[in-house]
Amino acid sequence: MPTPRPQRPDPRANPIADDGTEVRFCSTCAFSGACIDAGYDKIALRDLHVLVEHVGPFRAGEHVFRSREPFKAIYAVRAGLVKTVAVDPEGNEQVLGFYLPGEVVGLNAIYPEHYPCDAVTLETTHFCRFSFPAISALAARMPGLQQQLFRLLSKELGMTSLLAGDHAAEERVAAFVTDLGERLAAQGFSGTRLRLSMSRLDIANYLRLAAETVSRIFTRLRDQGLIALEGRDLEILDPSGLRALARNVRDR
Amino acid sequence: MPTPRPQRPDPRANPIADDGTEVRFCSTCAFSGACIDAGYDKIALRDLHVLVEHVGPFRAGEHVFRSREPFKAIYAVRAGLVKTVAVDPEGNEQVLGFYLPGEVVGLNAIYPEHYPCDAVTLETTHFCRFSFPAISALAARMPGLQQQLFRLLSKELGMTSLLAGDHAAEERVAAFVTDLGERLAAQGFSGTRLRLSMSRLDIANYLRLAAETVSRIFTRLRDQGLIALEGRDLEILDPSGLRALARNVRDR
DNA sequence: ATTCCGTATTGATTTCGATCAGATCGCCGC
DNA sequence: GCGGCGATCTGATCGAAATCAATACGGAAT
Repeated sequence: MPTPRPQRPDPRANPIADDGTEVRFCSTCAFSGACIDAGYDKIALRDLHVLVEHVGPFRAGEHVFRSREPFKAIYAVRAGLVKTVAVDPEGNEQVLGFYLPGEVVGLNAIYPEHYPCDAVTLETTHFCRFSFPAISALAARMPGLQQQLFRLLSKELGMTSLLAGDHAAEERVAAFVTDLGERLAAQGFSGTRLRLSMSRLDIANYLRLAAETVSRIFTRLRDQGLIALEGRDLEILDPSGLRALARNVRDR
Repeated sequence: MPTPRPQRPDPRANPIADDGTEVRFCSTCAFSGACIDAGYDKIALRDLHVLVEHVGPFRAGEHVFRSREPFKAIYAVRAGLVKTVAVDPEGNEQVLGFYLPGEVVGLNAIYPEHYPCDAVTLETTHFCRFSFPAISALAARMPGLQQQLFRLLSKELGMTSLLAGDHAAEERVAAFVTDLGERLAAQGFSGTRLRLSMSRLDIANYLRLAAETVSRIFTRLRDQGLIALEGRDLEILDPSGLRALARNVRDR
């Protein structure tokens, strides 16, 4: 039951005009599999496109949503980079994850019905926003979409176990870099030349290490010739060597 | 397209006759919310009951499924206790979680389409087995069931972040005990008197600690009067005191 | 009851990463 | 260019938990 929206305009909710074609746009989207794949009637397909709301750009450091806000929507990253951060009562921050283009933020809010963490952009970022009631209603009529939602949720479950193990600092960092490269490659970007838009502190926090440790390990990996790193620009020089270091953390 | 099943009978797949009424049974099930809640036509409800397959009992130490097996079904624990364990190429085991009655195992297999871990019973355990293709097909016709599946997935996402943080050993153990108590209470069991059917080694592995550390911390908690512990029988004497220790790990 | 063996507890020492401290770098505004 | 400030890197020390080691417990089989 849609309620009339308050007339306070959200400056970030500007639809983007020059997106290229619908199809081109969809191809970079987390739901491309569901909506491009053949076999859907035009009505369902249009319903999916209609419920998408383009939001952004967010500048680096802006909040997409905040902890304890009521859960309304999930956000697919179209371009940019986001982190999710949980803050405990003492104010300690905990980075839960980084989200690249084609990935979806907010799925962990479905069960508690409010966002359990903040989502903060780390560079200029655009999203597709999907009202969750709307997309789950549509999913009941589009089996492919329902399946895609199940897969997204399950995929994220698998991601968390990456972090879960007790691994040496070097393994964690190697796994982090390898994972980022693979995820970027999966979205059609270079898997070997990439920019770490998050700060060393964010990386360290995410990996449960001290920033100093991350720094030391990056230099060690560079000295071993596995990576080239200048500031936040990273090149993976020896992917299989890195993966060898990371192997205990990944693969399963 | 169902294939004729080989005639090797699975001794564990015995339906249990004396379950009490259907309703009584369902009330302890992870899908009770979906199938007891009013408003469903009898046909859909019966479909849900029909696709349930009671499996068990498994004795302590048996495998419900193994890593790399093709994903066929999810398992709701009806009675007993299960752990999931990932094994890396070097053979290092990693306990991913413990599952109590009313909880569901196997959801992390949806995306990769094969089980990414082993599921091992820790005491005599009964399950309801749901073919995933069947239950997701049914979910398209039963919005409440679809919602329940989304919630289960999302809930499990939240659980993993419990472990994710870098916390002192004492906080982790306190959080572990508190969490178990609360989950048991949520299923109608005592939240203060419980049996740790898993070994200290399993607990330690799950918490990313050494077994010796877990042991030491249990004695420390006992000396502080927070718990009573004899072997694997645990009583939480001071729930709020424990929760205070755990507070950095939980809540969000 | 006795033996056996896996599980659990307790103690001694080591180690990896955290913390503390200082130096450098890089970017932005003036 | 200059100054300022946050981010990053490097070095020195510390500490919590891992590891090593030995003992105690408890249930099952004989």
